[in-house]
Amino acid sequence: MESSSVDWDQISLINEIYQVRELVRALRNHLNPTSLTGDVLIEKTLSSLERAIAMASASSRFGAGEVAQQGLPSMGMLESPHSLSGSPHSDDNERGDVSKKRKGMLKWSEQVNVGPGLDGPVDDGHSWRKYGQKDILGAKYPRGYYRCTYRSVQGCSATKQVQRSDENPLIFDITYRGRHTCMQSSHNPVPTTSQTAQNGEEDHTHKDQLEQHLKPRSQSQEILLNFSSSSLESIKAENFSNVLQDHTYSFTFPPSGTEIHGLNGSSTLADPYVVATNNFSPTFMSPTSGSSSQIHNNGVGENFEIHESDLDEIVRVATTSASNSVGVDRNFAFDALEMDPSFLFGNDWFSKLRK
DNA sequence: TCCATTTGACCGCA
DNA sequence: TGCGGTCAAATGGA
Repeated sequence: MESSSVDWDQISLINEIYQVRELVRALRNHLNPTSLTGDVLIEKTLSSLERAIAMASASSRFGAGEVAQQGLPSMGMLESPHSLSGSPHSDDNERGDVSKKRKGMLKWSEQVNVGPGLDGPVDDGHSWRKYGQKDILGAKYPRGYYRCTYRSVQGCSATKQVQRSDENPLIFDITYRGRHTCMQSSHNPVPTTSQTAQNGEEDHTHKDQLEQHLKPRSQSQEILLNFSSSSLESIKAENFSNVLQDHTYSFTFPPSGTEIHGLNGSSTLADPYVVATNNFSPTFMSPTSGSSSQIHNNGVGENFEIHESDLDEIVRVATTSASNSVGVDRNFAFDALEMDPSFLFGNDWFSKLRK
């Protein structure tokens, strides 16, 4: 039982690495061919990835090639629940089915430790609209319910619940449900309500928003700052198979011009949705071994650390190469990797790249 | 006027 | 039947 979960983790892990490798290769194609520095860096990145694949494969009963061939299940299953069901407001008719759907929904939680100077949970790069708040039995603080701002427009079914921890008010338990099917205006996301304080925490809402707008730093900086302040972050996919099946490959990197810094410690990309569903780096810390226990920094194995350092290097190298290389627009960063949601890693184009 | 938040009410599940 | 999740009217700010 458990071992099969582990296997899935390993398969997933290896696939992650494969995909990062392919991304790097794709990135190389975008680089100016005359950029020797960039090329060297890319090669270095690729060799790191090869090592990572080898290491991961060694610890898995699946061979690397085996895993690569298996690929992730349902990579192409990019179905928006709403796009299939019609009008966004069809929820109203489906209300009776909501809970049924919810059961099978991708769900994961995350603990975010905000710094003392921050009043609310971090901005995760998505726009959320608060639609409810509820006092939870036994909880000191009320739980806030948020849904994607674009739900009504694009039928995005993503929701999240924000619950301030009883023990440590600086820690927010954020539970995400569903996936973003919206073409998130991540290019210019607005400060979200997720940054607002919970009730009983004075009215920081507008003060925070005001501060957000006044602060000179970009949102991406905000994201990085906030996440670097996270001492506890965990991803818990309660239904791992769903996580795999729900993999969506709409790359939603931080806004244009974003500089992705080295992932330090438990830092992840800003978007927890990206974390849990996009087959990019953060999934390295994704669902563990089928148990619902949370992954803490000190709870990961050596393999993870190895990969993490590799990943760190990858991101660092990728970003520096993108920003330093002659002929590469600094704004390229990872924005250029923003892909069409219909992009499939398993498609022909991608398989060709792999060769 | 538009949009986001608040909050009481409603609904379904366990 | 209680609780969690969602709805929708009311409210307030820009």
